[in-house]
Amino acid sequence: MSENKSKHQQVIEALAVSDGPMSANELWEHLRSNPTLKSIGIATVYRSLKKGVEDGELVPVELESGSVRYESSGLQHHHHFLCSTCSRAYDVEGCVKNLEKLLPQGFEMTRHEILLYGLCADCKMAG
Amino acid sequence: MSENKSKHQQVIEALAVSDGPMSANELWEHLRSNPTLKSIGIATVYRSLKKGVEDGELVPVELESGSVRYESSGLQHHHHFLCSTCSRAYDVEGCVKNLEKLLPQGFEMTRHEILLYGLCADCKMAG
DNA sequence: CACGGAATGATAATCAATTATCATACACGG
DNA sequence: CCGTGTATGATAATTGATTATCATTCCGTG
Repeated sequence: MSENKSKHQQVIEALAVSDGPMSANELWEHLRSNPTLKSIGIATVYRSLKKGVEDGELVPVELESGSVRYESSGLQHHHHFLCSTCSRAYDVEGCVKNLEKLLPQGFEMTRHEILLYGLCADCKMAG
Repeated sequence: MSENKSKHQQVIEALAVSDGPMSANELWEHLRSNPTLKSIGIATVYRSLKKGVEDGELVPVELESGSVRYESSGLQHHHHFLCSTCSRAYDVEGCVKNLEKLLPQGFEMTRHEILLYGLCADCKMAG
């Protein structure tokens, strides 16, 4: 047995320690910055994401048109912040009350997502 | 001067009276159900949406990956409900308090979006 | 060490959304 | 009615994301 982690495991783990969901491409660029993964192919990233979702380890998160991001399943309830400058998505803790008040008559709500937009700390600092 | 509305005007007006934002394709199908617009082409819909945004009459709304919806600009602050069955987006009135509490240290929020998911009244009834 | 299956990388193929093209149909001023 | 410029519809082309393909590399086993 190899003592090294498979690429697949590394994809899953990268998302486990990330501070927000990532798209296939974001993840690819992120992973390649790691010396041991310099040569990872985008196909492997897509394959791992697909398998991760099938295995229930990952959850797809759709925050925008154009790309699907992924995060570890089993994170506690949280929401997201989308930086208008760097386009990164960050997890934000907590929630708010009284969302049911918004629900129109006759509608049934099964879940919700709160999206905050603006500048992340890094971009604000850099700005 | 023709007493008839141009296709462009009709696209803008359809969104003005809609109960939620629509994608180019949704709008196209919706408009074609109107006898006077049976033959409208999808290109005209895209052109009108583009021009509407340029003119400031419309605003693009991204609620999912895969498609951009549009709504009239100047609507009062509101949020959206996305039906998991029919995929339609509906406007929902109102908002909630304490969203700032969610903001991580050092981040700056310029706007927010609340998305409710579930069954719309029609689909719930039909279901 | 040879073999067979799984993992991987490069890249071609696919798919949906959107944009570009182009010939036609209109609308209006002369 | 004629010419000109805009609006429109059909459809080809483009784009970005994702998936499929295929040859190669890995790994553990016999």
